[in-house]
Order: sequence, then C-alpha cells, then structure tokens
Amino acid sequence: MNDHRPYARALDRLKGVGLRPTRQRLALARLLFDAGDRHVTAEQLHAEAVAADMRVSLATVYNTLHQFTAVGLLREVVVESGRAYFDTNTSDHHHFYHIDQGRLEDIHHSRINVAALPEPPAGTAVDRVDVIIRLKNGEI
Amino acid sequence: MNDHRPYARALDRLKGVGLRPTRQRLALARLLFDAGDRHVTAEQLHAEAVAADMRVSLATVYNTLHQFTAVGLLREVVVESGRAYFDTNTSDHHHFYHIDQGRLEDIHHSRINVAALPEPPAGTAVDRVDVIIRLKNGEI
DNA sequence: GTGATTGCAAATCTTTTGCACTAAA
DNA sequence: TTTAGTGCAAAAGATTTGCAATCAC
Repeated sequence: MNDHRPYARALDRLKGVGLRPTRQRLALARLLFDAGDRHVTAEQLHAEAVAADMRVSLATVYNTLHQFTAVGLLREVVVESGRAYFDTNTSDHHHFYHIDQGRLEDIHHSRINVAALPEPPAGTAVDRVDVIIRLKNGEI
Repeated sequence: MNDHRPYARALDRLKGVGLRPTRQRLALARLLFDAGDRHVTAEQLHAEAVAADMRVSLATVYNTLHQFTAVGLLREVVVESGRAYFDTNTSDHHHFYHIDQGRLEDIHHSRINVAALPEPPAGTAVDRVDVIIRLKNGEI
C-alpha cells in the first residue's frame, strides 16, 4: 500500500497507467498530484522543478504533460491562445478564469447547470463541454 | 444611406467606431462582414485577401483583427492553444467546435441554457461566459 | 504638412522535433 | 541487452514589434 508516502503514490500512479516510472516522471507527478487540484503551464511546472532541484528539461516537461494527458491523468484547458494549461482535476467540472492574473479556478460541476444542450450536428458526437467564466477585477 | 453597397457599408462601419478607413481596413471589413457570420484566423483572412488581389500584409491583418476586436466589431474565441479565431458575430452566443476540421459553428444563445451560474469570487466581475461544445466525428 | 497606418523583416514566445546519450526492465 | 525515455539545440508556427515609407485628413 504505502499510499501515504509521496514516492509510493507517484509510483503507483504511473504504474497504474502503464508509464515507465522514470526519475523525471516521478518528480513531476509528485509536483502535480501531491498538492490538491492544480492548473499549470509547462513553463510554470518546469520552473518549480528547477527550484526544487529536480533536473528535468523543458522538453521533457512538455512530453510528460502530454503523456499524462493522453492517459487521463491530466486534462488540457484552453483559455488563452498561445498558452496551454493542464488541470490535475480530470473530473467533470468547469472554470473561472481570472483574466488579470492568468489564473484558473475550478467550478464544481454541481454549481453550474448547463441545461438544454443542443443536439450535436448530424455525424458528430460530443467530446466534451467546457464552460469558462472569464473574470475581471473589480465589482462591475 | 447606400447601405446596400459593400463599400459604403464598410466605410460606415469604420466611421462608426472611429477607425480611419484605410484601403486595407476597408478591404478586410468587406471580407469579414459581407458574408454573414464568419470565424476566421489571421492566416485564413490574409490568404483570402491575397486571393482577392487585395494587397495587405499579414502583420496588418493581425493589427486590424485586434483593432476590430478592441472596438467591438469582432470577438476573439479561444478553442485551441496556438491559434486565435475571430468571430464576426458579437452577440451573446456559444460555439460548437469541430475538432477534426478545426472549425467553429455558432450556437444561438437561446439554444443553451446556462442556469444557476455561480457567483463570481469577491472582488471580481464576470466579463464573459463561454460555452464550447467540442465535437468529434462519428456518432458516439 | 502632420500624425496615423502600413509593410517588411527581425524578434519573441510557446511548443515540437531530431538525434545522440542514458536509464529502466 | 534492448527499448523506452531524456536532454539539448535547432526548428517550427503564431504573433508582435521597430522603423522607414506611405497614406488619410
């Protein structure tokens, strides 16, 4: 078990999705998943890793984020052209986006009611529904 | 009036928002607004302009799209990191995004009912609510 | 004329890729 | 071993910027 130990948790998580647990992936998994729900960019995560004395290249951070996304450990959220955010919360939910801070905040799906979704056009199926509430500073 | 003539319409539109009606802005305005609701990228619009023998540089297309957005003639829609779409429909509405085709399609706001929007966090105000329904090909 | 606008090319920013090196199984 | 994974530096793609030339008023 050892589910309470960060290293073991990261190891189990990687094994669970069939990704070889390399030093870099374990390090990034710990940064990503040991601190609750997070929304990070590749640059941010790389900076954190460097600050924590983990030697990982930016290219590997990009690769890892995409691999984690492909196996369902992460979800990519698009709110700004030219920058990709990765969300450790992969359950059904939506987002506040703080424009001035470039920061995302989860909205539990029970707090939004998207009723009466239109039918997808013929020949297509819904892949995902994203609701993004963009926020600016100051009350109105 | 002359509202039925493309040139006059484009001219009036630019005057209406206080942008100097240069040859390039008039040309782009006609491409954008004379064909109903459109969703274009800068590259696409530039290609169209070149195909129509309008001499406009890509840099000017980018500038113009942003100026038009700033004055409310266009709306920027973000669905893919790394590519910005501009929408000629500036009224309250949402989008289907055809993943495989990289194409946006409007959803009239009356066809979606986003009820029970959560309160914006203290100190912030809602700037805009975007609903994006991502579609893949094939029924389920 | 005079200040706004344009075009070009260079710069910037994020992300991807090729390939020799390293590490996990 | 053998194959997957990593790092680096270079490439790619989208967008922006600096500045001299050009245009609208």
